[in-house]
Amino acid sequence: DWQFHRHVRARQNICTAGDQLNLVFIMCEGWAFRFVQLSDGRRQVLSIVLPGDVFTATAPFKAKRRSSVQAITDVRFCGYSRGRLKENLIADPDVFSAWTDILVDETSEANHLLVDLGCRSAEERIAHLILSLRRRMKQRGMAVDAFIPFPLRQRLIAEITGLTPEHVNRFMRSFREAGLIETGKKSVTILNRAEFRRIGELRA
Amino acid sequence: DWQFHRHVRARQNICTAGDQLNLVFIMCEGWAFRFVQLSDGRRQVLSIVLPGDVFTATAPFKAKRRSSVQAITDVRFCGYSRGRLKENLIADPDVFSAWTDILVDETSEANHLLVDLGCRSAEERIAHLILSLRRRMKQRGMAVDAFIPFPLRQRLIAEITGLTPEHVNRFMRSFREAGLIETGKKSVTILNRAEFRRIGELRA
DNA sequence: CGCAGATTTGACAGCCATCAAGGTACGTGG
DNA sequence: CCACGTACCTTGATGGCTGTCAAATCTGCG
Repeated sequence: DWQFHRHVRARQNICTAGDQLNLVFIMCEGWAFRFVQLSDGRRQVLSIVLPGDVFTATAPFKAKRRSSVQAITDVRFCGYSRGRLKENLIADPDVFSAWTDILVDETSEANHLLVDLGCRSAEERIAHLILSLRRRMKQRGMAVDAFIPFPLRQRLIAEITGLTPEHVNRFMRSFREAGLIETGKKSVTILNRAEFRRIGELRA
Repeated sequence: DWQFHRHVRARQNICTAGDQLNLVFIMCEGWAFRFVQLSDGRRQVLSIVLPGDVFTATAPFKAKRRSSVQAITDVRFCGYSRGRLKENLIADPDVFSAWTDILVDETSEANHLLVDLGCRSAEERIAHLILSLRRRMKQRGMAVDAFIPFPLRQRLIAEITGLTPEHVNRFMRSFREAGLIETGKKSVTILNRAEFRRIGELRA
């Protein structure tokens, strides 16, 4: 059939670089991340996939995946076949417009991350990551004010920001000790929003 | 009219972040770069635009530019209006497919750069930049073997790789002293391809 | 309980940034 | 043709941010 649901457990790959994939996915529940795996074991995380996000959006037009997607938590997502989506893209201007929006957003997020990695310090990158995830969750109605569900391991934060896990740890501690944030079981609470934003918010 | 040519001199902006822009451009002659300008004067270069490249490809669907484009050399490019392009995208499957290829390539290049900035050392980033520009020029029939037209200033290399101009200079020198490359007036020649690729080629 | 993985912490090293100074190339105007 | 200024390239000294290595503690889970 042209549409289906699937479950994947935490730490399992949803799709892998090198695969031929004719499916577009929408995350329904849970978090995942898209990444590139290098031969020496290092990884670069390209983006975090939140519920409501479309991923592998380019699959209808370039089946060969150049990045992998792995579940952070247990996830549930919906898959659409390539052929059906392409038909809809041509036939329905609304679908077409929605799909282009997705591609544009994806490149926009990638550009933000590029600025982070190229221009900003470790402290700024980490704070910015937390704030940008908060913003995205708020857009989806998932974040209530200061408290943020946050299932990312420090290793993953390191692989997004291009730092080492130890260094991420040091700054998370310094944020806590400065009274900027509080960390709980898979959650973060922003205590001093003004100051935290001063550090992490990108002023173009 | 829906199509036109334009000339811009070196160091002039072709378009600027914040602008509303309903045009898609194709570079006909010369080099340019797409970048984000931060308020403190730092810049992050997102991509280099070579002859034959389409840029501001997302303009038909999100007019507001989030990055600027500036000419490196004197350039000549062609502009297409938003409305006309959107019509063609819907009407002509070949145009549609070409356009999606462009978006896919653009995100792919952005991802490569993310891996560079997140995972790799200064030496590796600089070598990789030169090699990737060589590859792109060869695809366009512009690079003859080892000799590469190369109008990038060291400051620009620094702004792509997230380094300082001084540091770029040190590694360019070390490449020269190791007999890996030769630099001329706005050109680079790769003398020891095997070794240079060992440093700069990304082994996923 | 025992194990594997994650977090935390410290000591130390190294890569890269910063600052400073001088040299070089190129365009401009006299 | 030459003087001159600006931007770029080059080089050195120094410092700091971040990585590496190591070990202890904590956590979740079987």
